[in-house]
Amino acid sequence: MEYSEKQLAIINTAEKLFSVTGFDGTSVRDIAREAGVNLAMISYYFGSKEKLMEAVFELRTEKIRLKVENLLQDDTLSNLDKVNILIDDYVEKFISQQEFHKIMMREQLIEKNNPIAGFIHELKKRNLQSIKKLIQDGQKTGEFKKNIDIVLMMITMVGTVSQMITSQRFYREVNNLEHLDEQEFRKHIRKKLSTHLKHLFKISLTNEI
Amino acid sequence: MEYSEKQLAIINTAEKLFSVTGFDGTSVRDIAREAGVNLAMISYYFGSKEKLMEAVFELRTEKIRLKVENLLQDDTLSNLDKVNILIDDYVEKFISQQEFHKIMMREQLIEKNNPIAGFIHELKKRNLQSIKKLIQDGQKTGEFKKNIDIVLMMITMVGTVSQMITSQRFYREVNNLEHLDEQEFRKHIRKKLSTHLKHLFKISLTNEI
DNA sequence: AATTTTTAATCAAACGTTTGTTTAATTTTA
DNA sequence: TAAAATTAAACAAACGTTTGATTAAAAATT
Repeated sequence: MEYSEKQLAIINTAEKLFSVTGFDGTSVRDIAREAGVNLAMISYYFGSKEKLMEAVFELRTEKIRLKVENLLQDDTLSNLDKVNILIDDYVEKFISQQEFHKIMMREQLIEKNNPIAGFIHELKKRNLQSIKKLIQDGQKTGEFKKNIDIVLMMITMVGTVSQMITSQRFYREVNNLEHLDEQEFRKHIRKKLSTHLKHLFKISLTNEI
Repeated sequence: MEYSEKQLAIINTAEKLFSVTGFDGTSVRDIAREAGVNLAMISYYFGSKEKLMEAVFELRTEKIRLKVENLLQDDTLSNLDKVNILIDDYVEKFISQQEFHKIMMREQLIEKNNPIAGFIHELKKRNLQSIKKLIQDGQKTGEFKKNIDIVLMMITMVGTVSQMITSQRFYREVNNLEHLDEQEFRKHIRKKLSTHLKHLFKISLTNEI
């Protein structure tokens, strides 16, 4: 799908407002005002508020698909290297796109079966398959130990990064990092999370410290 | 605060509906209908929808306060034992009160400064102080290594449990656990999470495996 | 090249619902 | 019988969406 400048303005504004005040907490009038377009243009372009949300999702997830497949086939890297690259990649995406990921977190809390929930479910499944393959490769070569609960490890990774985003203000306060600007702070937590998760994964996968 | 049976019905229903459809996604009419009370009773008893939410929070958090202080002073236990007990305690609370915790997760995603956000902030601070004390005790006795990022460990613990709740349907599906009823399944993930987190904490705190 | 027709974009206004809250009357309880 | 609880009805405000008129640009016809 190709979007005009004005359509993109609506999508970007919607993403921002949805992430701050939630889907139900954001009115189409809020979006129209902030995006500088007429109220009717939202229905005109996207059909409905719901469909606008879907447009946000499709736009933000379309670029995520690649990368992993190529990485899996690269035989110049050890499997632990690959795991580390995936962690870096995941943390980077999550932190730099945190507005969108806040929307994701909220949507996952809704239990009813909406198109978005299905979307996220598929995304998770695909990710799990890739990681599973990677871990199993490492187990065959003896790099990784047996009896690894991959799903639980994924939950720890996703959960840790999500929780950092959720409580970043708290983290900032207790670590006296208020002097950093937003960009520096994001860089800081990205580095912290990467190191922390790589360490956790290494000891969980390999028995080594 | 003491509540009548009818008031508790309202609070419990509100908790359930807020957790499933969110605060903005739940109307006071929904709550009244499901709780079997007249619409006006909500304003009559609680003043407003917002205040009803606060009542849910106060009721659900009033019992959490104790426990930790007593545990810290117990000198028949090693510090690692205490950490493990805290993990068990935390996981148990989170899983058995997951409706309420879903509300907590959602509220933390809202950036505006509401009374609830302040409430959660204080709760986190208190928890962190207790854990910090505990870890430092362990470091003095040589049980735990130096240079532990306690906040990051807390984020991993809270994040892992939160993420498990968020994606429990996914976890259930990929592990073929559909045959378990709700109670059995909760018990299952409680056990899984406890073991997993204790393992992560042990290796992160002690250098041992 | 000039004119007409068609399509797309934009807008203010209005639509019918639903929202949270309040009122005023009535019933129940102490 | 005074206070508390309960009710149906009403309130204004906000909601997502649609309408019909207007403008601008593009395409088709003469």
